[in-house]
Amino acid sequence: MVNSQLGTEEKILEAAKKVFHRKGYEGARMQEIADEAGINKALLHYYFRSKEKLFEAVFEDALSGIMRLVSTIFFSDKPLKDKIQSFLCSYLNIITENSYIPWFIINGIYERPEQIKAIFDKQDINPLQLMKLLKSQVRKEYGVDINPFQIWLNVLSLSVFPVIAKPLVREIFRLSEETYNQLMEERKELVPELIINALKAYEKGEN
Amino acid sequence: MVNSQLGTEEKILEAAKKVFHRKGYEGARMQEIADEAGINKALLHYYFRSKEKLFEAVFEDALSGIMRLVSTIFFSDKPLKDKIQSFLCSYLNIITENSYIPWFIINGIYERPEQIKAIFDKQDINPLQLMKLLKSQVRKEYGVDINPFQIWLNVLSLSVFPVIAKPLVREIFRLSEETYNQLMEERKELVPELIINALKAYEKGEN
DNA sequence: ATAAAGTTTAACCAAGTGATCAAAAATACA
DNA sequence: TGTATTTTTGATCACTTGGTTAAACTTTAT
Repeated sequence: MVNSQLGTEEKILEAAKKVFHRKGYEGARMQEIADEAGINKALLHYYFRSKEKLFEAVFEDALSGIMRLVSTIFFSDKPLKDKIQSFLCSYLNIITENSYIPWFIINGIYERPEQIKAIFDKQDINPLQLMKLLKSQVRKEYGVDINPFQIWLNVLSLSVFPVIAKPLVREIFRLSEETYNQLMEERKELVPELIINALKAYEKGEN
Repeated sequence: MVNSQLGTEEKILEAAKKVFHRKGYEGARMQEIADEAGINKALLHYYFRSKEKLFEAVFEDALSGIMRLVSTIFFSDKPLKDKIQSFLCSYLNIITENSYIPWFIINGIYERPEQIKAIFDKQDINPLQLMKLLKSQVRKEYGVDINPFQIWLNVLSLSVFPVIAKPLVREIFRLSEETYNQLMEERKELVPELIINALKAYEKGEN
């Protein structure tokens, strides 16, 4: 149940987040959202015309959260290794409290490709700035010219996949929640080292 | 539409794969599977009692596919780098024709945790053998003692994430299908190097 | 106080869902 | 050939879904 001090609209949004994050669009039920918010189902349509619109609000919220984190960290003035370290640390910390969000975002484009594409179009995200920054920073700090897309995809893969695949990996390896979290803690150091070591190896290989 | 030469049961299974892989459990419609198989909807229940059972057959099929690939490659007698290279190459090649399977598997445990857990329990998968092998091979070839789970998670992350996040990444970076596939081709070399370079760096660090 | 506007509710609706079943069609068997 | 068995079909069921509506309640403003 959601905090009853909030206004109706906020209660709905919080409840919708809770349900959509865990169930996705198709799996979520308007009735469940209403129950979670402690209000009548018709109010969902009064404040947000349709399930689609409500979902859109929830998705945009999740998206803006991760975008803000990336921007804040990677457009700061720090060595690359520190940025990657900060990102991993912040990301994993945030995720421990909202562990379904990464799945929710990726699942979105599988469930509702057109809607999600429209959201991306509306928000005109520009990853090229980030790529440019990454490329120049790598060149400056490690003296090598590497496709920044691949570096970025590596960082994202090593950060996000272990979170998304957590339920599956835990089941296969029979790991407790605690054990898995401990392994994630280790990765806060391990992953930045992995990326940086690769860059250093390129550095030596080119000289 | 599915190959009409097959027997009814095979037609159903092929059609069910097609639909479940793309839509997941909740998104899939029995009617759509029947249409895809070119048969009457009641036959689905005649051959597979329920949607749940049909889904189970499809999931087990997908799971056994990836398990077989991993076993074949990693229990072979090759240097670690070759194994990783083989895995990436085979995996990415297989995936180009069934690009929805990785997400289907990961999504399964989000949609139907109890059922998927039961499937895993039934098939008693033993990842410890693989971990043991990995650990000893890394010690032999690089003279370092590293938690093989982390290495394995890195290989998986770098291989699987770019596939499951493909629709999202393509949208964000506005990449054509072709361009993205080209980048995946590059990764067949890039990822093994990344992992191996990290191991070499540990090797030097320990000496 | 009272009317107007905004908010909330219970009851209801049409559409779509997985599932069932009796009858028809096809096949196997004597 | 004729009968029993298996396979296939169309019709239908019970149920859930997102969404609507008219009436009731609450707040605001004069």
